[in-house]
Amino acid sequence: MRQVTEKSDVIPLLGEIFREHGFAGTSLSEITRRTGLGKSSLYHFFPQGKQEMAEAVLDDVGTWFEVNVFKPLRAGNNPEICIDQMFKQVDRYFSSGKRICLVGVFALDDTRELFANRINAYFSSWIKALIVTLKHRGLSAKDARESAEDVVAGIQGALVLARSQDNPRIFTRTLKRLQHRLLASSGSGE
Amino acid sequence: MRQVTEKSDVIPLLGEIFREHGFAGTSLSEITRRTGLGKSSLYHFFPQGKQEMAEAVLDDVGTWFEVNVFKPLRAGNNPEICIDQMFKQVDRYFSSGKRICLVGVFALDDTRELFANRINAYFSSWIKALIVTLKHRGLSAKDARESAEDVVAGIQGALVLARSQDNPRIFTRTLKRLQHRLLASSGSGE
DNA sequence: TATAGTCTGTACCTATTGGTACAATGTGAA
DNA sequence: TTCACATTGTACCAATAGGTACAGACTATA
Repeated sequence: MRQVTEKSDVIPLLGEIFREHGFAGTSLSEITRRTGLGKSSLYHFFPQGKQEMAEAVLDDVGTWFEVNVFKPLRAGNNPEICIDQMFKQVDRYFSSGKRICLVGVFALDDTRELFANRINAYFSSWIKALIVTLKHRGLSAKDARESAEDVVAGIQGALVLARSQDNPRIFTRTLKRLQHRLLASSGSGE
Repeated sequence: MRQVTEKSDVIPLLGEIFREHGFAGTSLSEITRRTGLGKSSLYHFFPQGKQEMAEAVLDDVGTWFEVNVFKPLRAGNNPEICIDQMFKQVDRYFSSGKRICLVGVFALDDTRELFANRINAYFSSWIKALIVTLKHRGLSAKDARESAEDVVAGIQGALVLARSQDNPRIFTRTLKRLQHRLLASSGSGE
């Protein structure tokens, strides 16, 4: 039977699977089960197998953040609105703490070595984009970098913490705190 | 041949292996290779296999933090010294950002379900112990919890970030920043 | 030195792993 | 209708997974 599945439909599914099980913990049989695609179809779409599937997912995630988070941060002209939008999108993307960060999952164990460039780029793009906004707001280069790292690390840590306690609210209140702190650290404060 | 290896010698090795590969990514053959113990010895020490090995490691980590971090936080009478000691021990434990958090690794993917209690306890003990110190320093219950969560999340996030960029210094400067912020947020500030 | 208990090497097991071969079926454009 | 191409099902593969069985070799104690 012919499926009308497109490659672009499969990638989000793959994302959720890798999120749940990690890269090493995701088996092809799980993938076939969850996507409904047989191995032959999967290897038709992704000739390099599991590795290529994960790359496609990382690219997909990277594009989403580029469009919805990084670009607005760089291009916006009102820093406060940029920051507010960033936190709104982040809260949405991570389902208010019920979803975790695929890039973070891959970053921790030796999976990182397989996707080092993409993992590095994801976080550094985020930090750099946020730095643009913060400089635009009057922070020095050093302070902007510190704050940006602080926020991105805080978000990642909140995801770990929320999941460890099985309590998404830890995530949402951390987001609130981070945003508040960012808006408080204007040129006037320090 | 008889090895003079004790179970207590093996556990730290297991810890490093799980750290590198995650739970699912760690194979028994890798374990035998790295520990120098055959399967028979491993199953003698850990009759329940890989799961029991990971539990032993988590208990070992938990005990280390209990002794070197949590108890001092709860028992010390000078909050500033307690906090300073905590950051020193944390920096030491994570080798100034070159090592990652095993509990964090297990927390993210579905490995969490196998060790939910221990993972939950690790982070909640940490937060609770830090709350004790912060209250002792004059913070309200609410502020103490917020700050404690902020610090623990910040540390976890910094580990993710440092590893993603292959740059341990991100970790050390985040520690500095977190400590500075904690000492700044005395009863006077807010 | 006998013995009970601790440890280890060898061999083996079944299930699953990621991946391939290939024929067959569907599809859109000419 | 033909034909090129995209997609899929079935069958297969060697390698590895986690785990077990068991005999033998050590070692402490009495």
